[in-house]
Amino acid sequence: MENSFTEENYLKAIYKLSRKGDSGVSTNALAERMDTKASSATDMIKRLSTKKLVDHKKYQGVTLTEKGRKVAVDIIRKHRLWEVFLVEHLGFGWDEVHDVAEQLEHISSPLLVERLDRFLNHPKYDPHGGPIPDAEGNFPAPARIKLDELPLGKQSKVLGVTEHSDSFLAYLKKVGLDLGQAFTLTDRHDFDRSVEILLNGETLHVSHDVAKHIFVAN
Amino acid sequence: MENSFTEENYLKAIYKLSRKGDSGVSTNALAERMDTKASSATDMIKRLSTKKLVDHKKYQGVTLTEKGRKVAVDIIRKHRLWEVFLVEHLGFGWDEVHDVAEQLEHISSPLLVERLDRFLNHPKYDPHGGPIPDAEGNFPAPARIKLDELPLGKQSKVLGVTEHSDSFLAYLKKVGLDLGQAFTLTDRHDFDRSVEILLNGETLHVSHDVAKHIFVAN
DNA sequence: ATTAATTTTTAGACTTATCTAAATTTTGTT
DNA sequence: AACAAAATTTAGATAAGTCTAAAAATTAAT
Repeated sequence: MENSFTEENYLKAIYKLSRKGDSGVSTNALAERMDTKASSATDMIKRLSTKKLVDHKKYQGVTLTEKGRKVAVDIIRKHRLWEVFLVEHLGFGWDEVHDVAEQLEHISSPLLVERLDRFLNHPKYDPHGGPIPDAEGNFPAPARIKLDELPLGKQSKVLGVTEHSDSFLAYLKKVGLDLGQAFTLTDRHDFDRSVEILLNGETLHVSHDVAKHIFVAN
Repeated sequence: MENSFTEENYLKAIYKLSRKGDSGVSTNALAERMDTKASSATDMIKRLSTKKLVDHKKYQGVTLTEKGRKVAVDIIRKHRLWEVFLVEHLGFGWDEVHDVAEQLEHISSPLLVERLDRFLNHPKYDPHGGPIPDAEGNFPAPARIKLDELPLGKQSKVLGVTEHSDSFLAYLKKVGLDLGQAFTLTDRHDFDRSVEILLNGETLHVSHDVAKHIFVAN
């Protein structure tokens, strides 16, 4: 009942594609991500489906089952732990680690992962800032602050809000500040405490009244 | 032109079987070592042969080419370096490391190996005492002393001799002290500087005149 | 030196993961 | 609603690695 490297890579891809876009992952999107053909993706979807790692209805896209999610998150955990090791102990640059970690993430040994985690002192984030899930698959609560406290020039993304009125949410939707939306804080105006952010190539002006209600990644 | 894990494992097996027994490795021996069928071994031998990693004449057994030897030795290098890491830094017991190292040895990244080697301080031996070849595939000269200098109770094996007369070699052969023969030094007699060793369950008395001409592992 | 036993190789089939090309379903457009 | 376009699935092939069963070559033994 072992999963092949390929199966693991598909599961990871499905997991990541699920994050953005809430519904099932399309065959095409998956194939593109895996740098392969749609027919190959279909084949793999069937295989994963018989192993109860994904749910799939024909022409409807795939979603991970709880079992599949566990596998995917565990791969991510291993990937990020190895990245920490490579950068902090072997002197790799943050841009050199990905390909190697891509191989190491498939090493199958719970004992190894546990001891590596301890050796690294239970890191919560990888060298790119990616959160490292624990052995149970829980991600650390993301460090978050309000948008009006974000340092100038910092990249971030929307994590949540403290104001839930329809009009506020409608406004956010209209200007494109959806949950998970990435942006960069490009300017800050002290006179009214408003900020300017760059999202999807557009500059957006955000008043302090709005900014103070938005949680963003730190 | 990448080698698969399976191909690498076969090369390693051929390498290790070549050490003992000087001629080519038989298909059966290889199949047994790989825990598979002779027909599968034959198939793989053909594959490796077309890749110029082994030399093979039908029904004659295989030998590694220089290219094949390089690959095999590099796998061994990686295996043993990872074992050092697991034991010295992750707190694995010497008996827990093999299976994990068996996976890690296939990670393909010269940069990783180089940096791991440096991180570990260029170890010459793994936790089992196995010599670690350098990046060029050269094994460290084995530490060796004369049999008459070996500490009491120590396990060792025959590495060579300093006396090459027919009668001396014939004597060694007769009593079973062949090259590579493992034994334990069980007793030492100060009055004539002779020693007693245990090999293959038999106790053998070795005079000082003989012992001083035999190199053994330290 | 002919058998008998053993070893090795071939032949044909199966699985995983992939591909191309064709068929089908869904979606979008007029 | 009907047709075109796009997305998805199926069908049939291929390559790696394995297997069983049978054939061929080698080695051992009488």
